Amino acid sequence: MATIRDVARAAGVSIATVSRVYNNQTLVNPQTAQHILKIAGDLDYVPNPAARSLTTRRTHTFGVLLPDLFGEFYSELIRGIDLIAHRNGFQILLSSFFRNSEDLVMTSKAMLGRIDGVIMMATDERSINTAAKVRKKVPVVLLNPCKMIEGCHAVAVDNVRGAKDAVSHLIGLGHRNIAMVAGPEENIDARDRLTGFRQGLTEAGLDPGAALVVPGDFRELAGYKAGATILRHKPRPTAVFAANDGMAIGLLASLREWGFGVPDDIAVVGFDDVALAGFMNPPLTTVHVDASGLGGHAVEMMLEVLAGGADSETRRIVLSPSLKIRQSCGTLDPAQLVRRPLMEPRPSNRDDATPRLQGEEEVQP
Amino acid sequence: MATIRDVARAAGVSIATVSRVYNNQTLVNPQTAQHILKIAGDLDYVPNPAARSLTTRRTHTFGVLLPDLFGEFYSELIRGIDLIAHRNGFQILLSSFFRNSEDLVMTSKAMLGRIDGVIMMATDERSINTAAKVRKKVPVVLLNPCKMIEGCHAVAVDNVRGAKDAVSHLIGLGHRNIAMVAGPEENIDARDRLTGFRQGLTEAGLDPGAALVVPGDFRELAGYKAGATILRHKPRPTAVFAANDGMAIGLLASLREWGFGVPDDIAVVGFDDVALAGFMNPPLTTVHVDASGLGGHAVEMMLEVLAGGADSETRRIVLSPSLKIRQSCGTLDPAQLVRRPLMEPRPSNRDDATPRLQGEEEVQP
DNA sequence: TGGATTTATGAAACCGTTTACAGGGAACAC
DNA sequence: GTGTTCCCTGTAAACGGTTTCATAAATCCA
Repeated sequence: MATIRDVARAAGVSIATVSRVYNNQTLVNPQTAQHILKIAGDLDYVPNPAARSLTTRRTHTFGVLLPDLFGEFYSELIRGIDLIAHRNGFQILLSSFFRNSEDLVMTSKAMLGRIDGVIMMATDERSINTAAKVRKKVPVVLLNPCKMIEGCHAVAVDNVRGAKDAVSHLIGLGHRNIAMVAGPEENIDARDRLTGFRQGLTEAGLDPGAALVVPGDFRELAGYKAGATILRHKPRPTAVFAANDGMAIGLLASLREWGFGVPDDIAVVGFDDVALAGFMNPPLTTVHVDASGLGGHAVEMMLEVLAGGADSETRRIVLSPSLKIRQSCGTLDPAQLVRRPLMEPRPSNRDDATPRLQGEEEVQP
Repeated sequence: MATIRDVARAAGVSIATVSRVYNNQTLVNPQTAQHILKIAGDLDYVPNPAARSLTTRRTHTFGVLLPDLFGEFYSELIRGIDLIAHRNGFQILLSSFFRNSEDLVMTSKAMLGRIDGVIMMATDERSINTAAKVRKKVPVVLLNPCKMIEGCHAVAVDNVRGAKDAVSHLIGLGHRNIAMVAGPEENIDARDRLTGFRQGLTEAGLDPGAALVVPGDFRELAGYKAGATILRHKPRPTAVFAANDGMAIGLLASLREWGFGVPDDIAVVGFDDVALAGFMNPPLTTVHVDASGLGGHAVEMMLEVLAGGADSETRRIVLSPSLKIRQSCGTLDPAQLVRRPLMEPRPSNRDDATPRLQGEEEVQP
């Protein structure tokens, strides 16, 4: 590997001049610069980033810490981050901490010194604490934080609002008995969506305490399993709000197997608007979240912080999700819904199929 | 930020001793080590990675270069990489080069010096050339390379085999007129799947030249649009093989809108086996690819190379995908398929709906 | 008891940059 | 011709570690 010295020697100049060519073009005679660049090209010289950041204390890299990594949502998020970051000459150091808590601390420590800042999705209490620690060393931009930290900017999706909109829409269609498939309890997105769900009910004068809430974990299978629970519940809900699209899609599959039509028998609404949502059967009504924009905004904020120093006060951008009405929520008055008996599901060769309900003849609302 | 000197001073030892504590515990008296670690903890000292890698020439990081970043497949891939990397104390520097070609070169240059190696998905000619250049500087492990490069290990999915299996299965069910929705031409995965498709036909004595191949780009919408083309083709295919699940799912939606039943009117098979595949209507028969394992294997290879030096010869792991038979491929003899006329699609509020076919009365095979 | 060996530590060179400071020469004003 | 500027370039000191080599103290063995 050629070093700055090799280039300097070959070009017959000092290393300082070579360095200047790469940092402050204006300070060096255009002809000399040209010459040096030529030599450097021939030698395949690339300034050593480690040496560089040792003196400048800048790495042109930031860390991205995600609680998990699956499904379309995270692809999109990372895509948005990557796009804006590279457009500005930054690299991203990625890590997801789907392991234990010390792991997260370890990882963030390992990142320190390699990065100029951290973009972190801190959706639970533990990770917020870690974020606060990290903040002492480098700038931090939070994604959907479960609470704000002094000196951290944040960009968040208004989950409460999104969920409320979804529920309100269902109520507007005439639904009074709406169930929810919730996400992981410790996850703030999940909690906020549940809150929004309840607020929506309350605002319409319905009792949120009476509504069925089935726990879930954001995976398709959880939604699939929730189907049976929901259908057995009495009175049977006429609509279901799932905390994300994955679970909504799992739910759709389950309802279908039980012989229930969506939206004719039961309306379903999801959250996220993954690319596949519009291609479901029926096309899934869902709350559109601009995942890529979420990441992009975070990067822009980080760049601002890095450029402007610490003078700007803590800022928070809230992205408003928008309800994307497709067909799974229906347009019918649920009073007209066909009341059909609960039948055995059609046979399925789904590998991870849940145990079937046994000896259940008929379930009527 | 505390430096090694601060720790040394506070502990009353030389910096060499402190350094040794972090690198070669055995070389230093246990008591002294204990003491130093304590002081270091109090001072919140973390060795500066830049300085460290300046002398050691190791970064404990590797670059991951992906051609694109969307959908479940890439999430899973990155997840696999991340998991194994962190388990071995490595960080990952991520970049996708969905932009132009120089961009890729620039990015890989920017990575040089920050990484010990590169894991790169080089699915087209251009990126292979870049990979070859990168190889001159650091070890490279290729993911699904369109061709091998001297001195690069690789881990690949046997796309040809997977596609052939899918087609053979369809043929085994009695299908003789099978169409394909292909992926991007320059993409090797897409090309191999097409090759496998043709091989499967050839082996069964069918003419691959006669088969309808609709171009696509791996996105859902491409599959959706392909639906109309396929239905209009005469004789109308009784089965379709899509080069990935996204397109298969788009196709499913399109067929449904045109009033065609899957698998009763047309059988559909996808590729990838994304988490959602099993929850489609009907559950999607697809070729299962272990995306996370693909990434994990690549990391393990990289670690081996990094540990063992360049002594080991070029090695290539080929992962065999397996056909996951669900319901979209059906089990019927297609001779029994109902021949129904092509109707106007049901109204859809899909935002990005393609223009409808005009003035077409009926399409019979 | 003394030389050989082992163990624990320190001194200093080095990794490849950036940058403050200094200096040389040309252009300009007087 | 001298003093100022301005422009360009070089010298050398950081930056924060690792590692070779040297050395002092402790242990071993005869």
